[in-house]
Amino acid sequence: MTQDIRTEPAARRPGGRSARVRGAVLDTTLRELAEVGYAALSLEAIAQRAGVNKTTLYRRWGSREGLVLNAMLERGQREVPIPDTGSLRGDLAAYATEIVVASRTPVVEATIRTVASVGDREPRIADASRGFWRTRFEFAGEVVRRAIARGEVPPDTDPNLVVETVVASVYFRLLLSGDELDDGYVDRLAAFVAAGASAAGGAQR
Amino acid sequence: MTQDIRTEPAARRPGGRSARVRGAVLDTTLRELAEVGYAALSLEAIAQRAGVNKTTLYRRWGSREGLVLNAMLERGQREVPIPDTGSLRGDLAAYATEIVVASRTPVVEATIRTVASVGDREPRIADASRGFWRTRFEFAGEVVRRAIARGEVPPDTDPNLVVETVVASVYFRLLLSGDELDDGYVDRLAAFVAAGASAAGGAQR
DNA sequence: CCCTAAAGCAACGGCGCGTTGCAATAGAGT
DNA sequence: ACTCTATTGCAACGCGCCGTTGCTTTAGGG
Repeated sequence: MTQDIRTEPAARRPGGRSARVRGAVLDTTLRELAEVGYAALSLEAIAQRAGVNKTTLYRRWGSREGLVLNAMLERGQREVPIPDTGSLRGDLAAYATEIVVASRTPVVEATIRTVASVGDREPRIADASRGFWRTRFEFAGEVVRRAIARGEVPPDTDPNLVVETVVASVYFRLLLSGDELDDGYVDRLAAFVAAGASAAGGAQR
Repeated sequence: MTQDIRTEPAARRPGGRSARVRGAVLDTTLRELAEVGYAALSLEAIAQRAGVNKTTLYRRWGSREGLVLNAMLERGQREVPIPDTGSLRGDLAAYATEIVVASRTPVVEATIRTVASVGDREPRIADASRGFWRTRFEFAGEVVRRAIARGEVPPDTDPNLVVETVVASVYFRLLLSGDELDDGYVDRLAAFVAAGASAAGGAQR
């Protein structure tokens, strides 16, 4: 979401009705996505619920994918705070918990599932997701850099790998295995990954 | 896929036409799923390509979800061989590579994406996926048990956690971040997780 | 060689798709 | 206040797929 993915004509009349329509449509799109899922998403239903004509959707966003992408970009800027508990293990556990909580929000969950389902055939959506995770990992890498500064893990530790491993495990359970995402698991996961970082630095070659 | 998820009337005439129809439909379903994705899946198209009447699909499988589920169950029995390289790190790298290769098969990738996209609103599909991963992890845990036997990792190491962490990372890149899944990454991942197991045993408490 | 389970066939109303031509409206610039 | 034009609304279109129904045909198990 850092790079400028132009998917919508620049607003020449940014104020007033256009902006209202835009906001209503994007909000409604995410709500519908959360309620019925991407496979059953109906542009007619979105238009109706948003109090907008169907024609407007096609004229402004071109296609279902364009609309969904813009809705996700608009409302997907959620920043997740970087914890600072004093230990890598604690930070990873706290961060994982934040991810779990966020991923249980219907809109967030629907967004993730949509990306997973169309990531191979909608390059613009895949690109947006890639950018999103890239920046998110850059921020979250802070917990590893602090651990390095504390001497808790080797200086050649790869922050990305550490954070990615934690995040990946959470989403695997959410999307595929369906196993529980309780505090017990989060703690064990954080301990395990933190131990790996201490031992290997995540940059073994 | 171990437990008996009955989603289809028991075949009273298992030989001959019924079996042929069944096979053709399930094959075609997965092919279509791979080509157009779950969101655009058309039962009419499946029937036509399979040389079967549309009515048959609804009478036998009831709904789109039932059909997709059975297709996945039927053809999803893929066994992944458990590597034995002599070291946990080597085994995990080999296993991860197998997963990467398998996940690039169009049918397998389509299946995974389908599960991820409807896992929250199709309990039968979610259950099947859960069972699939449970048994797969049980088998793959062998690499960890051997590492324990070799004294490479602590005896209280949790085999599931170790294997799951590796698998999860692969699927995260495939489904969400889109980052590369080359040998370099697989090696770093395997080294990192193996180091975590050596240090923590994955069962910290 | 039967006879019945299973598959084929034809048609149904309904709905969402994506597009089109034209009318209404609202907001930005003067 | 007044344009004037970008934007939205509106109505209607053909199309394809949905999921179902009643009936006929067929094939394979006994």
